[in-house]
Formats: sequence, structure tokens, C-alpha cells
Amino acid sequence: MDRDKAWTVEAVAERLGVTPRTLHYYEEKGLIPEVPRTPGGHRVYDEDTIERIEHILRLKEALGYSLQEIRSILDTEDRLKTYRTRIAEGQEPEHNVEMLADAVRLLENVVRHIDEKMTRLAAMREQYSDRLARIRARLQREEAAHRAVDASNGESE
Amino acid sequence: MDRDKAWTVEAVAERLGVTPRTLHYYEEKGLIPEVPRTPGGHRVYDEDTIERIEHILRLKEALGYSLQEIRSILDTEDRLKTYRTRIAEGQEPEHNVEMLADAVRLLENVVRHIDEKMTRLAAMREQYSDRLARIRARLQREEAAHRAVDASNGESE
DNA sequence: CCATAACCTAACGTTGACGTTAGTTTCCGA
DNA sequence: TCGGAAACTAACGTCAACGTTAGGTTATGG
Repeated sequence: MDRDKAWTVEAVAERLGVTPRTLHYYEEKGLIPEVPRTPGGHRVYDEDTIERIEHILRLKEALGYSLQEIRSILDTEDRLKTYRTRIAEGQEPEHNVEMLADAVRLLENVVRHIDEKMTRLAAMREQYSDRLARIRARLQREEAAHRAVDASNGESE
Repeated sequence: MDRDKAWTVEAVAERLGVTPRTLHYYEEKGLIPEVPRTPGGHRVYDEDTIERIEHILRLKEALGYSLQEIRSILDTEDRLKTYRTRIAEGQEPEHNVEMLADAVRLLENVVRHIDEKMTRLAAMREQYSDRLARIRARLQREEAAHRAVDASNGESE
């Protein structure tokens, strides 16, 4: 496919619903690796980087993590990726047990965080949808009453 | 019960896991009504207010709303409450149809917002727990290998 | 009753996550 | 090839949501 299509900042920004400044900022803060440049110095984004940014935005918007927290999550994920490629290359990386244990701890925290969030959301969703149902019913009745008044007004003219 | 227990700022702050400054700030921004005072001017919180603040914190932390957005949600809920008490007092409030229609719209938005959030969270939860399971398995194997090395080292001594 | 812990207001400070502007340089389609 | 659109860097600005400090007042347990 066109996974190796070259994207400009503006194109990426529009696709992701952010501004170029945000993309620069994420690069500046090390959330994405330094983006390759044209000879003239313009950034050229590839699909992998864009998906990484989408991931960042999900962590931010859905989970409410700060960019710092996101960075440490991404760092862990990057370490796991390095580990996997080393394995795939037939190497036997060192410090793997500690590294994996760290990763497990962090991912457990993320999953727990998500679970807590979903639990709270479910409770609030129930509360609000119940309330909404009751108000809708109330509105139906009020509208009926309103129409009745209009009708009798119409008759009297 | 002791629903009419009097709480000091610090007690409330500790119970809710925030600072006194936050409580003052919410009052200043009109998220909670002016808190009653002792003759000397110290704030005295009651259970209702504390629960309102808990509600605010949930809207903020779980749903990610800004304090401004929360304010408009609370305003709508307050209008509904006023409406209910008017009805309970046998009055027939005016502008009820528009008011209820507005409330329905706002609550629909809230519920939709929650649903979108839960959908995204569910997807991320699956992604992360799958990943976690794989890394746990990998860690098991690494630990086994590690123990095997230790054991043979022990033998050779 | 008094020491000291807790509270008050007012005001300025901080931090994260970008927005904005300025001055310059590069890209690219007619 | 060339002119306007788009990108670049650097730096300062902004805004929400509190944090912090100062200087003074009130509450309360021994």
C-alpha cells in the first residue's frame, strides 16, 4: 500500500485534528523521534510516526494522561520493541528479566487505570441515562399539556 | 444519621483528596454555592455540599470536563432541581418546555460523551491486556531460563 | 485563658500544553 | 523560473487550575 507515503506537517495536523505546533511540540518533548527532513529542512512524516501520534492522542484524550506520563509509557513500549527485534535477530538481550518485570508493572498500572475509569464511567452513564429518561418523560407530558393549551386558545379565537 | 455534621475545610479536603485551595477555588468560580460561615468567618461544609464537590471531581477526573463545562452541567442540574421543587410545591413553573428541552439536549451530550469514552477505553483495555498477557508469558520463560543458569552456576561451584 | 493550630483574604507565582508572532527559507505548480 | 503558499526556528504569550506566601484573625484543648 502507500504506507510509505510522505506527509507534510499540515497534512498530518489536519488528518489528526491538531495543529502543526502540537506536532512540533511532541517532537520537542521526545514523544516522537526526530522527524526526517527534506534537504531544505521541512519535516516528512511517515505512517508509523502518524500512528504513534494517534496513539499519543488516545492516551491523552481517552485516558487523561499527561505528556510526561505518556512519555514513560512510550519509553516502556519502545524498550519492549527493541527487545523483540533483538530476539528476532537471534540475540539474547541482557537485563531482560528486570526490563520485562518493569514493563509488566507499568502495563498493569495502565490496565488498572483503564478499569477504574471504566467502572466510574459505567456508574455515571447509568446515573445520567436514568435521569435523562425521566426528564424525557416529563418533557413529553409538558409538551402534551402545552399543545392542549394551544388548541383551546385556537378554539376561542 | 450525621448528615448535618459540620466539616472544616481541611477535613473536607482530606476526605476528598484535594487541597483547601481547590475548595475555595470552586466556590470562587461558582461551582458550589457560597459556603456558610461561623461567626468568625470560617467555612462550614455540610454533607450536601461535599457530595456536590465529589460530583464535580468525578465530572472532572472521569469525564475530563473543564470547570467551565462542569459549571454549565451543574447549572442545568440545578435548574432541574428548582423545577422539581416548584412542582412539589404545587406550582406550575413557566418556560418549562424550553428548559426541559435544553436539559435533555445537554444530558444527551453527556451520555454520548460517556459512551464514546467507554468505547475507546474498551478498545485500549483490550490492546493493553493482550499485550500484558504476552509479556507476562515472556517473563515467565525468561525467569525460568534465569533460574536454570543460576542452578548450573551453583552446581559448578 | 492562652498558645498554637487552623482559618481567612488578597495577591502574586507556577506549570503544562500549546497559541501566536516575526523574520526567514523552501516548495511547487502555472 | 518565479511568486505565492507552506515550512522553518526562536521566542514570547496565554489560559486553566490551582500553588504559595504574607499578614492578620479565629477556634480550641490543656
